[in-house]
Amino acid sequence: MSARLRPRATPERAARMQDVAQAAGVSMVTVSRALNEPDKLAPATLAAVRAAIDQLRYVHNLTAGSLASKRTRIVAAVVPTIASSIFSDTIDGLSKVMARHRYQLLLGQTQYRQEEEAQLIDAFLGRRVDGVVLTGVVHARGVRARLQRAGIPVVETWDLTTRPIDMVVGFSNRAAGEAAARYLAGKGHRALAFIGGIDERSAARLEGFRAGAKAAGAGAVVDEIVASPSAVADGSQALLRLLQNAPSTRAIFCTNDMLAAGVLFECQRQGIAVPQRMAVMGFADLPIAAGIEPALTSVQVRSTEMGQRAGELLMRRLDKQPEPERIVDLGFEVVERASA
Amino acid sequence: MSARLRPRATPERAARMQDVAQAAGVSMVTVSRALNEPDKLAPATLAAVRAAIDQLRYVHNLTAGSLASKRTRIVAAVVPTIASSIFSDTIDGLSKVMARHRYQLLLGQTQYRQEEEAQLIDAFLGRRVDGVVLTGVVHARGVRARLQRAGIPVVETWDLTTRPIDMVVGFSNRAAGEAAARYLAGKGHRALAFIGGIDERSAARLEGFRAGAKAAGAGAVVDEIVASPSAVADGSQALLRLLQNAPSTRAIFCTNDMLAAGVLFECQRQGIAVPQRMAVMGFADLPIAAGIEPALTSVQVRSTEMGQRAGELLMRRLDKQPEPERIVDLGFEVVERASA
DNA sequence: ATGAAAGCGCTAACAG
DNA sequence: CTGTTAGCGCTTTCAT
Repeated sequence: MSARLRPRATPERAARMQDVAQAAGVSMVTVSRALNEPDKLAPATLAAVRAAIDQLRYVHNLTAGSLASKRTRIVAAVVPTIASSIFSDTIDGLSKVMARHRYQLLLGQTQYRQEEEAQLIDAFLGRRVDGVVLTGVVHARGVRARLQRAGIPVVETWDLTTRPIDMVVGFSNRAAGEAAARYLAGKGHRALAFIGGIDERSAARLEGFRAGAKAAGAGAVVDEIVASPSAVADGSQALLRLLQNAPSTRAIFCTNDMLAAGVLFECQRQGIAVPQRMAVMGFADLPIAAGIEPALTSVQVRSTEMGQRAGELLMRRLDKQPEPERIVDLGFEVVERASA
Repeated sequence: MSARLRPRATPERAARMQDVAQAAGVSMVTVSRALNEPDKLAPATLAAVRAAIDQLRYVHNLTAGSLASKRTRIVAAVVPTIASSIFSDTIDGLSKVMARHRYQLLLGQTQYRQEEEAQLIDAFLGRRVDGVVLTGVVHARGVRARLQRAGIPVVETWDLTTRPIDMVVGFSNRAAGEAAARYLAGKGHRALAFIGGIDERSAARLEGFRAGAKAAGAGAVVDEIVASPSAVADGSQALLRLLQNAPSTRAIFCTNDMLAAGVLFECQRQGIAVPQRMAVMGFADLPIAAGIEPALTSVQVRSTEMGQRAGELLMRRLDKQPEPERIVDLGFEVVERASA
């Protein structure tokens, strides 16, 4: 009845690799090779396969491929929030390196919660990602062990440790905070304040800032902790609180340039002269730091490069190239501008 | 020799579902159900399976699951660049909705190039993603057909069209540009300028801006196109060029608040009074718009909500709930502040 | 509420 | 340069 010479099983069933092989007059392996290692085929064979693929509108099924090959060509990245240019720059750098190597990026946000991070990582491991990029070096218990057991490359970022899960690329937040304090103290300021976030990296900067202030003989450091360390509005509000709680403050180190921008704007509204009556220093050296009026003194940290380097470390391991270094210190640099 | 009562096949071979089933004294199907639909199991059975999973440190292999079930629980999103808070806010909203539904996010950047977009989409379709979120409504040829053939839900964002690939959630960039022109003209300005980017959405805003200017009887619109529409520095430079090429300009509409911020900073440096000598208007209403001095008049567009709505449309379709609407107009709103 | 059988669509290893 | 064989680890029916 519906028997034909070329039986079309179901009308419009999506083409599989076997269909392509048949149409091109080759075996499935050859089609697989045309897709994965085209260089290893005779030009004519390759052309025939490609023609069949186009004609049948074949879409290579990477899910099946991943199951068979045990490689997904997916890397997972976990950040506290993507809605902060600090982390989105890192993801940008990572993503570009991965794209060059034909890897795809699975992205997760923790909202600064360790428990979220742990769950995301479990889900990603279930997905059999080929590598993982994390933010920070402090994680929920069990995370380190599960990642190591998975046997895949892992890069921690945005901080440094002598004992990474696998690899780490970043800079010392503590040292950066210390440098900020020394810089401000070096400008003659003694009444220092810190505006920061709730995360471990901000805490490390505060710790360093306190140590630096002490070493430089400055006074005790007042701190204000905000919920959204990359929100301009939170900077403005934190300044207002600071003016209440510690009116003698003469210099402020903010854990993020956006926060510092909020402080600058509020100073302008309050008629507080910067840097004369109040020195303001930011962190990260986002583009806005150089653009704002007065230009913002900041601690530069190369967010984009951090992502790139993380990607390169991962790719090198995945391509089974010689073992890359496990600890990459990108450093930081105090960039002096008008605000402090 | 190495024969034991509980033969451990290969030393340390990762546990598979079959191992868990055996340890728990049930069949594989039951383990699968414990993982995917725990409610359908007797509590005691579930507990036994979970104990076995913990004991064996079993990690569910979603790659194999996806192949068998033909569902990946992955959604792909494609943005021009993630390093612009405009798009990262949208991804943030999307990501949060997806996380609630236990979907994962595969992310790609096009760098504003259609050809990149087409390649990313092909790669994502190969990965058998369950849904796709795109930026804009203009795509390389063939993209529409391939997405429709894939038979998965697709949401286009950041613009509007009467003929979406599948669904669209956004606002009219043309109408937004027009509204900006009317607003500035309404303030008595006749010499208008536009600073924008190379993408279609910015072009639509310019088109609307021109039409609005004409309708309101303002003069011809001068335009400056920059490469990085979210860079503060590009705004500053564009202003300098504008002052050269069209010194009579009295009002500027920028396609992005970061660009507008750059213009404001440069005005301050040049001693140009805003809004008295130059009115400046931004786009997107990023947090910086309200914080900056003078506060920036902008067109608000709800980037985060765009991502959320896109996610909800997708999830509703994937959960086989009643068909959602295909066209969602989120609108926009001119927010009047000090700068214009 | 649980199980048996039958694939999902592809790649690895080896052979020629 | 190309092909054969044998899975990869899970979920789906359809039973019971």
